[in-house]
Amino acid sequence: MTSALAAVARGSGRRLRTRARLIEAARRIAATRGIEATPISEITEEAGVGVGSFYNHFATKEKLLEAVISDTFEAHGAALDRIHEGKDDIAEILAQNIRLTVRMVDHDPIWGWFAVRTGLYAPQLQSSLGGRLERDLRRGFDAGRFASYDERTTVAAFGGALLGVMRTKLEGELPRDADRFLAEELLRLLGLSPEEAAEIAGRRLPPVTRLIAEVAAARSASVAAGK
Amino acid sequence: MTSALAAVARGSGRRLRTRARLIEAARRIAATRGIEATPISEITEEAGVGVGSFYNHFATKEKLLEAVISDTFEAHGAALDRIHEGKDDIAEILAQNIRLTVRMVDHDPIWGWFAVRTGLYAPQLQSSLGGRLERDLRRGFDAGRFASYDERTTVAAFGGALLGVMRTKLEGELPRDADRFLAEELLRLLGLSPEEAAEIAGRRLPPVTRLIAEVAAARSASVAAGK
DNA sequence: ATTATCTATAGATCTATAGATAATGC
DNA sequence: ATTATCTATAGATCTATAGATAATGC
Repeated sequence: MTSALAAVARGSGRRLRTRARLIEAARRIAATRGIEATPISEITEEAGVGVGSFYNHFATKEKLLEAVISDTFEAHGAALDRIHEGKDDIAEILAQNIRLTVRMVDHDPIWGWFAVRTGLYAPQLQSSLGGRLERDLRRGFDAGRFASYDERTTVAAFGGALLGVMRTKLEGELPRDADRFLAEELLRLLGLSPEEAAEIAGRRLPPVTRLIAEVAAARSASVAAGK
Repeated sequence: MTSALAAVARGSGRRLRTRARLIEAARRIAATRGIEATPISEITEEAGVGVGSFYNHFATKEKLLEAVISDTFEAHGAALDRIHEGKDDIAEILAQNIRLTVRMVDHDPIWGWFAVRTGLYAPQLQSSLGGRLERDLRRGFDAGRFASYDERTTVAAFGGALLGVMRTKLEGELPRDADRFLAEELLRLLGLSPEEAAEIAGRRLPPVTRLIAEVAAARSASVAAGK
């Protein structure tokens, strides 16, 4: 027991790699066909491992899906936090998080479809991304930056709007700068004047490649932490 | 062929009732467990019909799901239209549609969960509810009521925000008047001043029972039309 | 007479495991 | 020596249909 955990913590190659492959394969499948109706054998085939290996890591398909969800959204949230370390204009931080997340969809459609398909009913979203959003909104409100609002309604509306735009973007039906429009609209929603909303939403954005790099870093950090 | 259609148009009892039962059962299951991983035999059991009957109506589970989706959203959209016949303040119409749809969730959680689970990736949503929303937004814009915006981005954001709030409401984590908050926020998003947004979102709302009645009417109308 | 439903089931999957084989770390 | 993976498969489901029974409409 202790030794097994120690082995994982040390980062023992093979076991973790198989697990990571299963998670990756599951994400691809969940993003496209949907995971519920897909047999375990297809997941393991997509992952390039034997069927039996599945059960060395997950008791059921549902457990695997849970793992994919945490893996995906925890890393994303942590990466966004890192990008804004040190900054303090909360309206700008919020706008850029929205924009980067929408743009991520173009760089990694698999990630995007996965987020869209699981986003609305994954309870894990509440704790990871939802929790961060709530924190940011409160910061802006406390700073007198945002109009008075009902906190939980606003979090829900923001999250949903983001997913809705991501989805439509994935279908190629939105302009290149949909991310900027959305950020502008959501800042107006929070009570900023049209002029200020447009200015903040139009500010220079860190490159999405930066986000991708931070996501990768966050993910390997969480693996090293024994998760 | 012609005679079969005629029989349907005449509203021949049994066949239509079985079909309606299958759709109802599928909606309940899709709302709770999810339909993909549920065997057909469980759907027919929930519907109280024999397994073989399923294939008299639908070739696959996916076809059934499609039918449930159109049935649900077409009727809802038509009902909202009827409720506002004759009115012409587009901002008020929009606000009330949002509010009624959010409130519907309390009166019919099965309907709500179904909408939340299928809403984001059902292409049928685009054509029925999405199309109506687009029409209303354009009306408001043409009337000079709304700020300039990117049409498709706004439709996507609105739809998503609505679903996000419905979902959180279903989990019992939102205040009773979340519908009003959301309508107010979305009117601000469209460029209305905070004062005007609050006033319009606070106007007296037709009772949800009216919506429910109109949905029932729309549904039987579409059955009579041979759909 | 015609059309729909029901029960029972053949054949096709799918899940989960046992036992053999390969890789890892001391 | 220990731990993980792989292949093969038993047993449990699930789908889709055939054939018998019941309901409907002329």
